[in-house]
Amino acid sequence: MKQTTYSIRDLATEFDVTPRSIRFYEDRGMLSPRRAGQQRVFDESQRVRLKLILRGKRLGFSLEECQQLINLYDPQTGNQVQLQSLLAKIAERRAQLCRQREDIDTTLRELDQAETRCRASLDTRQSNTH
Amino acid sequence: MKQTTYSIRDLATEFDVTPRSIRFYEDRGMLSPRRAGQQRVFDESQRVRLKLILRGKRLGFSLEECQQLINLYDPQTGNQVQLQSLLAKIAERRAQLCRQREDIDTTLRELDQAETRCRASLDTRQSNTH
DNA sequence: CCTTCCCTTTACGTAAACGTAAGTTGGGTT
DNA sequence: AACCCAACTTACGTTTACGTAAAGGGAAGG
Repeated sequence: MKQTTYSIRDLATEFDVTPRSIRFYEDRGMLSPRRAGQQRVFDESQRVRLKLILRGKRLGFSLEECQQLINLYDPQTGNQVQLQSLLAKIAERRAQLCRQREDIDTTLRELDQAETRCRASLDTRQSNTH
Repeated sequence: MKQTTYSIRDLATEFDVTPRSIRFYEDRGMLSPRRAGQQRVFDESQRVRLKLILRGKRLGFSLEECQQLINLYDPQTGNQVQLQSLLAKIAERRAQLCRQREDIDTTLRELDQAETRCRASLDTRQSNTH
């Protein structure tokens, strides 16, 4: 079994973030790498967590919300009430994400129109200056 | 022609933001409502601008980026170079938005899986406790 | 052994996006 | 006229998400 591990620099480079950010996420309890002496050692699961954090960030979630999103993925064996509220949170997130998709689609359409106008303007200039 | 106008409270209520935020956007030059004495008076175009700002925010853009996005929509009659760079910016935004869409789709799929596991856990409990 | 790196911790600094309090103004009501 | 309410300005406070400087540890190379 090959135990792939990563240094803080490895992950920082791979995901294009600063080591400072990664340490900050650890401070917040969002990551918990092993240690080799003082040095942080990240395994694959920690790498995935970081990946999820950054994906959440790209979607405009705060770190707090990213945390919640990630928590949805490992079903901490809670009681029924917790599972029910978990389902509710999932539904909520889903609604939020669907809304974002619509926002994106709307924006993409508007960008299309903007590009069309832009190209039209370029064409006009070309035929005028010639 | 009916000239619909809005007070700051109207817009704040409609979009569920505070008047403070709206004033802040004006301070940043993102909105420029008319004035009736001291009072701000927003017309439809200003309302749309606010809408665009908030949509940008939902997508995780900074106000700076929201500004840029909105600027893409009114083609300031610039020269060819400006239009070219505008097209480049549009392409860039489009790429970013497409990436976000993929992020969302991925996250939605993972939420599906989380929900499935969650329901399975609930089912197990039900048949066990009975 | 000395220098060079990269890692580490600690701690103060900062930009963005408002929140909030304090005091003012102006229009409508009783 | 007195009062209320909402909007206004000014200005300082706050939270989030890091940036950055300072000071030190350890291993690798010359």
